Amino acid sequence: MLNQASPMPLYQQLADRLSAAIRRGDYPVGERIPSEHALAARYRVGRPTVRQATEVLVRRGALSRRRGSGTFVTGHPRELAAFSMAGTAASFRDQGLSVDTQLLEGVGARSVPADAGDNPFRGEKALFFRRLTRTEDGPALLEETYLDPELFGELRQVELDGRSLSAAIREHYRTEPTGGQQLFQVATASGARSTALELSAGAPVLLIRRHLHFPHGDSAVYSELYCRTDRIVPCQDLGDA
Amino acid sequence: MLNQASPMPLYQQLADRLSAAIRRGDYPVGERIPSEHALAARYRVGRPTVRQATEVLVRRGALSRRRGSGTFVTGHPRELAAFSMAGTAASFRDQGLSVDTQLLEGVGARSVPADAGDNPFRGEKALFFRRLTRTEDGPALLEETYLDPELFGELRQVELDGRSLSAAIREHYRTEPTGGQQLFQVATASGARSTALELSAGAPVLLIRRHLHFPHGDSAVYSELYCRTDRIVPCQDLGDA
DNA sequence: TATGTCAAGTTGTCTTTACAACTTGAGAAT
DNA sequence: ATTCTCAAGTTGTAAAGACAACTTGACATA
Repeated sequence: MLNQASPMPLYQQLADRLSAAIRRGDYPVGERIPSEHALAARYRVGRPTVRQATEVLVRRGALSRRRGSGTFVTGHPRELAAFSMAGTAASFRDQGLSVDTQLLEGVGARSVPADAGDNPFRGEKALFFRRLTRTEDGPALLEETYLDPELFGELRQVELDGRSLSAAIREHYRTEPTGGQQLFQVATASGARSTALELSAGAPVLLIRRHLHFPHGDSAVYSELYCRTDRIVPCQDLGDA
Repeated sequence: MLNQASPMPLYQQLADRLSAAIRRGDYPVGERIPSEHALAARYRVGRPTVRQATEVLVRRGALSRRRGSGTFVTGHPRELAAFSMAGTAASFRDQGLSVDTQLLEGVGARSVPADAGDNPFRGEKALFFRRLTRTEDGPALLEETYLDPELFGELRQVELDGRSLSAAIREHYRTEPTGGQQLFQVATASGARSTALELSAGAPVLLIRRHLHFPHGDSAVYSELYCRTDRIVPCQDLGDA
């Protein structure tokens, strides 16, 4: 069943299999999946390998173990790793989640209305782009980002599709954010945004407003992230070392 | 070195040892810790047990593995993030309003249902209390917190009204959270909760699920924060410094 | 019927062993 | 002096086995 010769570890392959099976509904929500012993026998691997595989899904929130009883499908939406400053796409990949980010609107100039709430570029011009992230279940995250045109003007010609904004900035400008801030609130999706997220108008979404500060300009990057938390759950690790 | 007879797993004990050693500075930031083989020999345990222990710290962000090279102590603790989880009131940006926190239900024992989603105490008993934070406009934040009864049993008699939980724990137990995680989700307020927040049933709220890890127990504190983001907006500073 | 006991099944923990993939630095070769 | 090769050390993955702790349901008993 599993490819022993593949460079992808067996436990990863198995985790993918199980994840797919859960999505297909082979293992319904709330039900028990086969025991570790049974899975080990079926896929011809050791029990530790099975545990390593289910561990991935437990951490992701898809499975839940009950000692003495079994391992169950939780039906929780998958959780995303740290919304750190590293970049949205990067934190997806790290979790092994297959998500796909697509550029809806390339980097271009835009005049920001003067009444645009928290937007640090309100009443001015800014660079703007829009990205959409999908899970297997459908669109999950709409990202609208504003950039300081004086600092990041050259990004206009940069490929952003499938790569992190932070990475692009780091490579082109050799600078990194010095800090930032995130605000979380419940908002209602407007017309264009609800369409992109396949939501009915007026449905609540999680709105994350993110300010990033750079050495040469506070709030040089501002993003609004509209998130369907039934598909993707933003997750933050709280520090200490 | 480790207590084989203890009910606490060896890998947890070892993780605590390593964590303490890092905090003490025995293993300086950026430096390598002893190899897994060396640790296994020193503590008289198998290498998988060592890996299980370091795995805890890697996930917590305290350690970082480099294949072929070693396991290293990562960057210094992010004090800011640590403090943003210290007190609820402190971590919310003051929008020019005075806030007031009131204890709705004092610390008491409670059986957590087995199907209580992400709650680490599901199917067990936990200490529980409930607080409500108000702005001038009305209730804004409902906080339901579960505590490990074995670790924090004495908090039953402690004054929590108007003071931070973290402060109470720090003073009584001389321990601090080693890390944690926050998940942000849009949820709908149920009966009792919508009443407390003066919302109509089914109105969307921001649900923050917060796990706090302590040296002697992961997820020893778990909170669900139901937030009216029209009155108060949770805010987090993004580290670096 | 109601209750208690027990056996079977399940996950939790741990050991020992083995090999693969990668990094680093020492030393040889140029 | 510079470059290359390689051995040693490190983490990554995996196996098979063992026992402990816990849950559940069947069964015997009252």
